[in-house]
Amino acid sequence: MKKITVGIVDDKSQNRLLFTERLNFSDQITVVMTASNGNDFLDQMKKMDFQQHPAVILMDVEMAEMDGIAAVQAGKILYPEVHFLMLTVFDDDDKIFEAIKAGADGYILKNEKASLIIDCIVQLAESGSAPMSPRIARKTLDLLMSASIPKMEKEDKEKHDYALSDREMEILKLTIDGYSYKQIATKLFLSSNTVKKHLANIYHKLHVTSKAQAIKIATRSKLI
Amino acid sequence: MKKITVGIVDDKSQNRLLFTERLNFSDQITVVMTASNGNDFLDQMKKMDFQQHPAVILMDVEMAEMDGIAAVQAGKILYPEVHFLMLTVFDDDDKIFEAIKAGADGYILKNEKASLIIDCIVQLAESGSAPMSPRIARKTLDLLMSASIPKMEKEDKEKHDYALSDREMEILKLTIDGYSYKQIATKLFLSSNTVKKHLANIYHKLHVTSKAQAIKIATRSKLI
DNA sequence: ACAAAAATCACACATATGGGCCATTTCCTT
DNA sequence: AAGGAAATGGCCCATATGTGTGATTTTTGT
Repeated sequence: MKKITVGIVDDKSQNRLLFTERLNFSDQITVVMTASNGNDFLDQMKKMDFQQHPAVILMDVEMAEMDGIAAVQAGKILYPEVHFLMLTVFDDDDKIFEAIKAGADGYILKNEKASLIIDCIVQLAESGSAPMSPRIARKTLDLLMSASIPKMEKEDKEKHDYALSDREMEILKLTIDGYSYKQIATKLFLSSNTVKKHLANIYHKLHVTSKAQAIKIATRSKLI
Repeated sequence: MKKITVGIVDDKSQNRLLFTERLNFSDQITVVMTASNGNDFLDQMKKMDFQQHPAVILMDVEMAEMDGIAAVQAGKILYPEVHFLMLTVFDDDDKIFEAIKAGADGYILKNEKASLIIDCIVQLAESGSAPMSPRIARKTLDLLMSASIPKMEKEDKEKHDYALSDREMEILKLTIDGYSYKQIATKLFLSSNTVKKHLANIYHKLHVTSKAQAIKIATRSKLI
């Protein structure tokens, strides 16, 4: 029985290793390619012949250079037979739909259990059906029938560990409350350089590049 | 029958005139003083003798120089017999409680009907009871018993006309979505200077000085 | 006790942002 | 037709912000 060939596109080498390891753990899957961004991915695909092409690409959404959305957009046109599974830390509404529009076949959260991710890949490779994280599925439904649903909170906030430390959380909150570096520094008896540093770290973790974006992500995914 | 003496503190001369006019319309009230900020107000009070002091001060919350909260804090200590009625465009939770803590006697929204504002002043001067805009009263209750109440939407969005134009609204929304000047400019086929200009106008109207603050106000008061 | 993770801060550089001032052009409204 | 918002946008300037690099100090986990 043939293994499912998979490609991983992520700008963090650590993530590439992590996923490669986790996926190779399954005997149904073999990782045959990794790329560090959209350009790198397209380059590699070009240099391969069709038989080598991975059946499924795990594509990180947030990347520098060429992000996942753009990469899928190009990739789907060039290689329509390849399945693209978007990976993201967040369930950002906009991104989800941009990705779907761009031709992504599925959309799952990075911090989903490895077994679930493997299931999605297998399912995608075999039946071509669109796998989705439950939370994402829910969101798309909500948005489609945009009829407000009471809520869902409760069991939903299991904590998605975006790995923000307590200190980072504290500073993020103050930022959301509209305070500047200096104001936060004064409030917490820190150097504004430190606040700046924490914010920089937070941005990396949240895959954003400005206060406004961080606020959006933080509130939208209610990790505030 | 003696008229109720009133002082108006607001940094916009237009507002001072508007309120003076609206209040003098009532034969129970006479505006005896206006100040353009907290400092100005305290200065004028100092130069007056107790008999002249207005019975009620309408204090704008958002002001440059010395804001309404600080002014009340000082004013209440120096002149405990004077009633302070906070006026604000927004029902910002934080501000409400800061004001209450600072010693404000009441808290109403600027865009309340003139007759209601007059009622509040009279009530405050005669019974000393704390007048509040219905929306604000509701908010304080919500916060105090912080037991979630289903909602209230529906009839609540009469539109608080913060006088943001359609264009400003559009740009504010994009800003909240995390876009920079340039990105918004590109998206709307404008010069980034124009976007900047609109944002500047928005900031003035919302009494804020940064994106983060604007986002806070806009979302908190759900005019998004 | 040792290694890893978190928190602290400095410095440098490029860009974004916020403010003020001013000018032109629509587009309404009276 | 005149007056007044709204929208557009240019310019200057000071400050805030975002990014990178590097370093020291706590904390924490084992």
